[in-house]
Amino acid sequence: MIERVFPALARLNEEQHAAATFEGDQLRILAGAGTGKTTALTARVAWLVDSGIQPERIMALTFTRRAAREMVHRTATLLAESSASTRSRRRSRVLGGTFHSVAHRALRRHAAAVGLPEGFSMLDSGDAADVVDMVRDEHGVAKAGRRFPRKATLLDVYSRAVNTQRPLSVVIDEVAPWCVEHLEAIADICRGYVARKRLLGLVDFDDLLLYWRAAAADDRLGPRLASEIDHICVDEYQDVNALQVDVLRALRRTDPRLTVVGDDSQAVYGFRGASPRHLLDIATVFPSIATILLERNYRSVQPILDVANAISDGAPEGFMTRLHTTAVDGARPQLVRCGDEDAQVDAVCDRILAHREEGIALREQAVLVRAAHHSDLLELELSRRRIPYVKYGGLRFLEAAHVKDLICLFRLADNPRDELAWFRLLQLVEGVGPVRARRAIEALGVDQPGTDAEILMRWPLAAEQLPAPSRRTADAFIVALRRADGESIGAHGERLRDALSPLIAAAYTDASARLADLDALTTAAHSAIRLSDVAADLTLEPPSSTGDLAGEPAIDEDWLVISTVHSAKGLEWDVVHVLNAADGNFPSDMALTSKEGLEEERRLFYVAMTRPRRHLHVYVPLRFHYRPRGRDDDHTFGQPSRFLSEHVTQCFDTSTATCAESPPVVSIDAGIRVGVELEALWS
DNA sequence: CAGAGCCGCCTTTTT
DNA sequence: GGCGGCTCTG
Repeated sequence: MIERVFPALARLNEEQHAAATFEGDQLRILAGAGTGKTTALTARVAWLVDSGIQPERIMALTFTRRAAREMVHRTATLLAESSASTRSRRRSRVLGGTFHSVAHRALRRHAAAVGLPEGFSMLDSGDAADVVDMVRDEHGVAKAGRRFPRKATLLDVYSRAVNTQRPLSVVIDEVAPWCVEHLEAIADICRGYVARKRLLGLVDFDDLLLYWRAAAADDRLGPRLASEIDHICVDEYQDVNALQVDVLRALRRTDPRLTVVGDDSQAVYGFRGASPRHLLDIATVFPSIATILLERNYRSVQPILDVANAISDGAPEGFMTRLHTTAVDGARPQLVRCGDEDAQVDAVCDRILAHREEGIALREQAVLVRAAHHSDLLELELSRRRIPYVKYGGLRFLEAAHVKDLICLFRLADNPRDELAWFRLLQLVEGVGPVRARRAIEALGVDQPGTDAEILMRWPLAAEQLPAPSRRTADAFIVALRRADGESIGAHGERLRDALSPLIAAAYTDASARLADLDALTTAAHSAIRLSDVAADLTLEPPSSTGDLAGEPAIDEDWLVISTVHSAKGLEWDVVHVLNAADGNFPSDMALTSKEGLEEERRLFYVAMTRPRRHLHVYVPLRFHYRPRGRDDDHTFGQPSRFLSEHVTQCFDTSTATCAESPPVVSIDAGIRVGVELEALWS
């Protein structure tokens, strides 16, 4: 019996079991929140492995990093479990990750074949905006004196056009109609942006997918890539965009085997060009695909599902799935009206600690917010009460200036054409500003034909553009950039760090913490194949704190989770606190310009409501400060979220939180995690 | 020309 | 509060 070999299968219900052991080539699993999507998908991976496919020939893809991590982790656990009970199969993992990280791995192996330099530079969104801005400046649009879209807007329309595979004019009509008069100029800038990246060996997030698709569609390379994979699994398929569908189609053109899982009522990445239509209409791309529905919820007690279903009732077209469970008993969700944001913060902390007294650990509780900054006040109070927490979606390690500096050095070591990195690096030198940096880069000729080595040989010319006292420092960087014969990657990384360290030490009073960050980065270089990989990995998978980079600090420590709703998708906790359920915050007023925007907010609200297993608390502050951190007392009155209709509110017990005078400072366990304290450091 | 300092603007979600 | 763009000074 296969169940004896696979305990995982025995734990599944009938539908999940049918999905996991489906014998056909192509399967779509449509499943509501908490119905065991990932369980079914990971069980399917285990089943595929048992039926003879090697794990590393199964590709597991998702859109978000957290979902990818979850999936990779769960399949690894399951495979370890099954290999322990069967023959001693060698430990191996599925080929998994986000679309972007898997694309990156493929491109590093086949860079030359798709026309990329070996050590291409990976741009984060800030870098990409800077490249757009360079092109924008060259077009002289600012001089025209007329209002012209800013770099962020330009990058947004460019990215949307690429990801939805629709013409720029259509995208602009839809998301930035006020830019229509500049269509021609914007198109020029997009072309210039593409050309510039190509010339300098730069790759942005969207390029990862574009090049991957090109590789998969190529007559020579495509079959090779396809032949390395027996089965592709895609989780959160409602979040894929047209470009990602293209990639899948190209990878599956000879071997059809594919499993996708998704829930149209949790589609919340429209702003990235995703559309739930790809899930619902998948048969237009993969005509022979079969469908299995999962509707029984295993996560939440019925009173919580009642809220979810009531929200679904409010959607103009309703959601496809209606959730039900056999766990009919349970606490009614709590709707907590708060006088203002301070009262909200107190109410949240009090309830968190009360649940903890009941025996629900902090790590079984989460605070969810629509926008990352919504938790700012709460974080202050948590620190004051010494309640440890980890925040997902806050300030990133990568955004700290000194980290970015070393990353740029790592990028330059492999790609001397990286104009962006040069521009940043040169300005680190005292006496060098934007003008001299630009002249030096001009002298290097990063955009001239020829070999990479020739660029560094032109350095003496570039140095002439710098004031004499600056040259020594700059020269030291150039020396460090050259990798010595037979030198290891780790040793090279150390020399680059040593070149940068004195500048960091001189520039900051808190230099020791920053130098420690550089050490952590350098350590990562020791196990890398290229320094540009270290840079790219950090861009694709930024750690949420220094602690993460150095390794998990204290494993048995208990901490609360704070997360954006977007990052919380696919996850669950015993207790969930949802903050700022007020109109303008949730739904965000930024999204209210279109009907689609509002519906996406509704699905996001639905995602938030379906995260808890046992306890749901929704907080509605009615009075807001205009400026969240402002010292003044300017405030405005808000309305409860429009999603909290009469029909929905009936599913809650409503209470009003009174403003506590001065809540006692309750100190628990160990101190705050490192990431928390670092936030202040990087301000 | 670099760099300090000031003013006004904005402020979502992720790879 | 924070950032980008601007002006003023050395």
